[in-house]
Amino acid sequence: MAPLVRPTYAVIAKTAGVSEATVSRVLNGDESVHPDRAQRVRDAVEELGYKKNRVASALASGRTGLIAVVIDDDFSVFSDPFWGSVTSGVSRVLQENGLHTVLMVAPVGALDGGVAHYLKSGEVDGAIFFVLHSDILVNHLKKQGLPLVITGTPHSNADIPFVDTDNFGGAYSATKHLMNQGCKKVAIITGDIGTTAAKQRLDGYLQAHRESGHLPTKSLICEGDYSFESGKNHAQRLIETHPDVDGVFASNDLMAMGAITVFENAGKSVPSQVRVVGFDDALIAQTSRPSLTTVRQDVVALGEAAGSLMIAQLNGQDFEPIILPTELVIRESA
Amino acid sequence: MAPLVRPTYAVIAKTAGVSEATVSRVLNGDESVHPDRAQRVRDAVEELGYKKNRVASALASGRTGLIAVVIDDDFSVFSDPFWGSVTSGVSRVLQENGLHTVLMVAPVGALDGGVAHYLKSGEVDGAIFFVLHSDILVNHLKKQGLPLVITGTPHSNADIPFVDTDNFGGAYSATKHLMNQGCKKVAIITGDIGTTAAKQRLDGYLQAHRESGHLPTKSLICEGDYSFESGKNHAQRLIETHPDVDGVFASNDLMAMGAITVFENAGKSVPSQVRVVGFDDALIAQTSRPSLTTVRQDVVALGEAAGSLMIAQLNGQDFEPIILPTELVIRESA
DNA sequence: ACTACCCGCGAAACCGCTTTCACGGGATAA
DNA sequence: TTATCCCGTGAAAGCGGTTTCGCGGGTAGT
Repeated sequence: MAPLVRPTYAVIAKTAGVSEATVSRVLNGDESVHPDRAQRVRDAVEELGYKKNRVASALASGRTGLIAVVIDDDFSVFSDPFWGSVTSGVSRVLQENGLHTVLMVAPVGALDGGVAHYLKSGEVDGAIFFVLHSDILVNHLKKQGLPLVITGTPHSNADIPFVDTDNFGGAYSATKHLMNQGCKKVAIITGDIGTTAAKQRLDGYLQAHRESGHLPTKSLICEGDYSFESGKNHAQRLIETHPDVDGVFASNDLMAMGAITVFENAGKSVPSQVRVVGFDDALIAQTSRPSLTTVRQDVVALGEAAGSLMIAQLNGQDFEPIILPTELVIRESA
Repeated sequence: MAPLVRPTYAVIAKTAGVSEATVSRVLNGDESVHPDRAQRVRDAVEELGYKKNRVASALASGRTGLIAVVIDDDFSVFSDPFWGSVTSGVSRVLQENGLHTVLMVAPVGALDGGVAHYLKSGEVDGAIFFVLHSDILVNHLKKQGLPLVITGTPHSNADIPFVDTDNFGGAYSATKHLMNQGCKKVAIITGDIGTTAAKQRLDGYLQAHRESGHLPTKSLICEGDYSFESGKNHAQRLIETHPDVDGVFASNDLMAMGAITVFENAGKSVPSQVRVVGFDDALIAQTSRPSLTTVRQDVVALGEAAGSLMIAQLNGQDFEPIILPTELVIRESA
């Protein structure tokens, strides 16, 4: 059926009776070829079942059609469905634009690690970073002219195109919601405070308090790390230090679940005695009992936005940072 | 710091005082170069900060160092942390072997779709398939000589290297466990029966019954689709048609959670009145209340096995299908 | 001492596509 | 009519490595 050795331009050119240059023009959408000859080329391509060799094409043109998605961490991060969804969004947008996604999961740290090496080897046309722990590599690559997008707000350099969720706004409305429900003493369990997202969510929580006129005690601010365990630990601590806590905003759903587990086990029923709000609207928010009131962020959209920003850059179009809105999803826990 | 235009073999060769052929030999580990000259080359590489252009290398050698990971479905599948973890495993193994992962998520269906096109364009050295709905494309690619690995048991052709979890054994031990706990009437909620995994799990369930001497009524076998909703729906139906059901084996944790939710809401407490066992040992199995007794499959190991099988093929080594063992994790629900 | 090998190494072809450059001829302007 | 442009097109020079082929000299065999 399909020939064992794939045909090349030479073959197409010969059967179509044109030069290789013309074949290239037709296949790359150059309008300047006479319609008749163009059609002859397309016929030949069809007849021979020709598929362009992307590697040769990449070498000659300098464009590989590959975009790296870099997760600056160990592999555990990727087990979080969050990044799977974001990756889906990125991948879909890129695919629609004829690009492909190269996945790299590794601690990025240095400028000379494997990831850095690869990104500089000319094999990708751009890179999208998730979970960035430092801006060093990014700034370095930017200087080399590699198109970049990062998800999450950058630590330092505002010059890098980024997409992010409205962490501040989401946290603000979550906290506000708890207060509106009558909570007098609202604690927060933050995410890994080394991430900008965790800081922004903390700010939103503080802002809501500021507006209400009384700032929370320092001990109501619990520094978690996004893990189920840290949600449990901090809830336990809160029960001991602040028995009258009646509201908790957790920086993600997993910690919220951890907290709820501890509260319920301690005889504090949710939401009648303690109200809990999470962040993300992950699957567990819907499946848990009680179901979780949470701040939804559209993770697939986040990925799509990152992909679009990359496309825009590659096309030399204008672009600016994208901040996606959040939505408070009210369920049973608050 | 780093030069703006990256050096090529020509430059390395000149500064090292050797030919480009020798540079290539050194950089590809050819032993036949005199140690002194080899060292000169390495020095030049170091001094000039040389990074090999992988695209040019790929064109000349025919090897791109890229392995496609194909998820034959829409993007929703990838939001399941299951595949994220498998992908992690694959990616790690490949990275250790100097290869990179190209992620493709799309319905594969036809032989002439975008995915098929890409896989045939010579840009990848091999392909690993997840969630295969048909063997057509795979058989086609195999004929073209592309190294392949599929996760899950193939539908037809046993000739394709694959990795899978011991679905049969896992389901068997889950069902056996329920019986040992005293359950007299054990139902199953299967996964999408179009998948081989769902069939194998059903077989394991049936085998346990066969050995116990009484086969389950047909109506105890509920055909689900791995979704939370289908777990809920079938549990509801079971409550109505078989009020005396005292054990349920669900083909994944999500459906198990759905079933538990319905049972508890209906006043049937888990595990005292109905025992429920899931499959996967996903995160929710640990975080739910009651925590879920389930069949653990090591998904990262699954990915690693797939990666290893690919490496073995590329190296021309022997290989055979890998079946990974499962482990029953006993928690509160059964 | 002479032929037969072997080994390290460089010249050059090659991988398949892109892109520059210049040419021939028809159209337009003077 | 002649000079000037413009346009479609092909020849050919890359892109940056890899690999074959054969040369020169040293070693071994007789």
